[in-house]
Amino acid sequence: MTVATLASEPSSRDRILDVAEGLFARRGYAGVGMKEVADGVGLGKSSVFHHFASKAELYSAVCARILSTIEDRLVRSLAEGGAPQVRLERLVGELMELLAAHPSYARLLLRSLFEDDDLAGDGPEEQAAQRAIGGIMESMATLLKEGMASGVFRASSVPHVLLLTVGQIAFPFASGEFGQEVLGKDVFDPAQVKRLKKEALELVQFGLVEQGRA
Amino acid sequence: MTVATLASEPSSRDRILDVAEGLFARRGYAGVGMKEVADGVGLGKSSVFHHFASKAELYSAVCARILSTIEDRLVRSLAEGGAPQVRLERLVGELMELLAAHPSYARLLLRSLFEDDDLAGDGPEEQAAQRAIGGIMESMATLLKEGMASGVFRASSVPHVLLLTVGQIAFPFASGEFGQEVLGKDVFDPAQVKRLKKEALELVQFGLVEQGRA
DNA sequence: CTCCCAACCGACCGATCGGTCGGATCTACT
DNA sequence: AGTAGATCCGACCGATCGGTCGGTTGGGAG
Repeated sequence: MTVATLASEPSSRDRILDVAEGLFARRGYAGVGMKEVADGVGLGKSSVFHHFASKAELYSAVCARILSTIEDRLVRSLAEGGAPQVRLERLVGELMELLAAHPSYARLLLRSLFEDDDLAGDGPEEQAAQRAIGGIMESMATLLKEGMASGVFRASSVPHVLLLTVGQIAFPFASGEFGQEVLGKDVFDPAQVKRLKKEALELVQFGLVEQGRA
Repeated sequence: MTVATLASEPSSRDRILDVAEGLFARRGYAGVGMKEVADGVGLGKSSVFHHFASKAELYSAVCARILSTIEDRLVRSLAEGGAPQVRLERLVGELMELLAAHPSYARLLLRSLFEDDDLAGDGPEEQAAQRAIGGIMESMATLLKEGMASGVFRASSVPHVLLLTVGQIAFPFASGEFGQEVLGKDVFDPAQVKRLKKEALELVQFGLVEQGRA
């Protein structure tokens, strides 16, 4: 175990995670070679295997780190309290800001959902990741249920709305060149992020049609 | 050139496309080997290379076939006419039904957007795919603009809303096991599709909050 | 000084990758 | 019968894959 790593330059392990995160996001699990990761960090391939026993373990560690970051931010946001609508808007806003601040996040996470084997392993990292994702979905579901119970949200199927909304929030930041083409500007440009947030919040509040009620 | 393929069993080329579509959707471009495709069809690897010059060309052909199918359905839907709100609802409904009827579509297309090199080639298939995707986005953007101009849709930024909405519609059908876990049932089960459609349409109409207007 | 151990490396392993090549088989047309 | 073209195959190619192994550093503890 390393002594403390006192706020100075990051350890090799962290630098490996950083490089792997970017590569996995851009090319997917199968598209990245351990040699590539090692070169990106400036180490030999066997040195990477010294820190992570296998490619799958490295991938799990990358996912787990992202998911725990998101979960932290999310529970902190929800803990601030307020009416359901306030909490929802804060949550959506902060989630989008987080995804915008880390361009790898949305892409990597959506990609990981698409792997059919998923995080099928049973290592501690996989378990941590599963727990984090469970916590994230659970707390969002609870918020929606509360809002519906108190009548401030339309009555609807929580799981279905959850699935739809997750896609709405995460997709733009994972869409890469496609998103850039649609917007005409970089999706991660602060002005675009701000606009995306505004439109998403209004979509949640009003929908697309002027003056609700059929 | 084959004579006619008169509605009987599909040609080897089509069977290769079918198998490759499923595999690329489940494991991504880099995660699929040509041997795997060949085995799935029941051919030798070199026979697959007889029909498609390279793996990249096969991938492009798969994408192009899907995109042209979607574009066809979409322009036919829009051509039926009606008020903007009617056209929008019909479009969203048909799009979701199409994605639901072909479980590979959403996953493969979202995955293809995540590849950083995208469909960078300049073969005829790539061009057809690019044209199809352009047509799809263009026609949806036009519909939104018309609705806003006539006041039935809230005034908002068309490109941003487009990006958000595409994610909302496509993600559930790409989310695989994750979606199944959230819903508790298979995403492609007809009852779930119906519910997903209903919730998506209501989200578009009313948003999440009861009785619009802040 | 010695011993230890984490960190690191180059060389190597069997397997698989995308792709090529020469030839076999079949059908259709002359 | 002869031939052209489409389809298919087994064997093979160099490169790269994830992963292993033996060994070399270098700093901290005894």
